[in-house]
Amino acid sequence: MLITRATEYALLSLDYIRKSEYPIGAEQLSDALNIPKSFLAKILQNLAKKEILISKKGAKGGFVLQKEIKDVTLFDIVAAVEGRPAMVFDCTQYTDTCPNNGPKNCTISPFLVNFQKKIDALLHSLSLEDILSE
Amino acid sequence: MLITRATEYALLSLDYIRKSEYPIGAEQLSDALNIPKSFLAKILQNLAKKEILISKKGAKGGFVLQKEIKDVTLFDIVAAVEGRPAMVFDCTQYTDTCPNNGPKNCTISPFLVNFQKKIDALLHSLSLEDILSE
DNA sequence: AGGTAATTAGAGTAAAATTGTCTTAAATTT
DNA sequence: AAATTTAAGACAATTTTACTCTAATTACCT
Repeated sequence: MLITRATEYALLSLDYIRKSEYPIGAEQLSDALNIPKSFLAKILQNLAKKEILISKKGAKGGFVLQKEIKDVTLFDIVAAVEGRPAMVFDCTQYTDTCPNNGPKNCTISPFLVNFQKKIDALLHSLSLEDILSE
Repeated sequence: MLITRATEYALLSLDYIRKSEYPIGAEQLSDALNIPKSFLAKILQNLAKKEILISKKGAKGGFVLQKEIKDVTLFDIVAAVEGRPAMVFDCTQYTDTCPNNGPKNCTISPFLVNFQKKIDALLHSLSLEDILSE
């Protein structure tokens, strides 16, 4: 699975948030979208850290979009929420048990790199505006 | 991660097997590529079940390609090894906890479907021949 | 025909990633 | 000051991935 449930929640949240004039709290979002509150809070925090959302503390606080939806890419959303970009296959984390001792003499490395580039390009080319209807 | 270690092993194995005139046993492959033998055996079994490899039992047995490398697609390899095609995100397995109660009124479903189609097309368009050098 | 080299099948285990919870602290508004 | 809301971090549950083991079966080879 290229993306996780956290990213699904993020996208649904962003769609909800963008339709509101006022900040939306984590609890309100959790109720509206039926997403576990604490889990969702973590996701929103990550989006705020990566400058996709603005978070406002205190009463009447909540989350607001920091940019226009045409200026937020899927790539950035996934990277923010999952802590790293969407990966086809990350062999670098298996360096110790790699049959080829690294990508130098790996038969499939060129394919993997190429595939990854296509995914990256696609995610970079798509904005929130592109994927959200209306 | 779109694909798993099993698919990495499968691709490396297929590259090794295609270079041999004779059947390659699971143990020999395991030694040559430094892949856990029992795990590899399962992977080879799956490739055999899906008619990508021919398996020959008994002494001097092992695995041989069933088709020419130009006729084996990445799509089929991944599906065979992982038991299902490579998925961007499979929300169908979360039907009970879906915020939208299914894809009908899901905001991001069109994007997901579209993205998935691109992945499928890419994997269908690539053969073993395309990704293996020489 | 018998021995052996191999795959097949299936249950089971271990480790890692994902998903989710809880509690406490910090900030903001009223 | 009180109420509300995010922030942070540790922790627990669940699921997936990665891998193992044992026993059975099949087929080659002498």
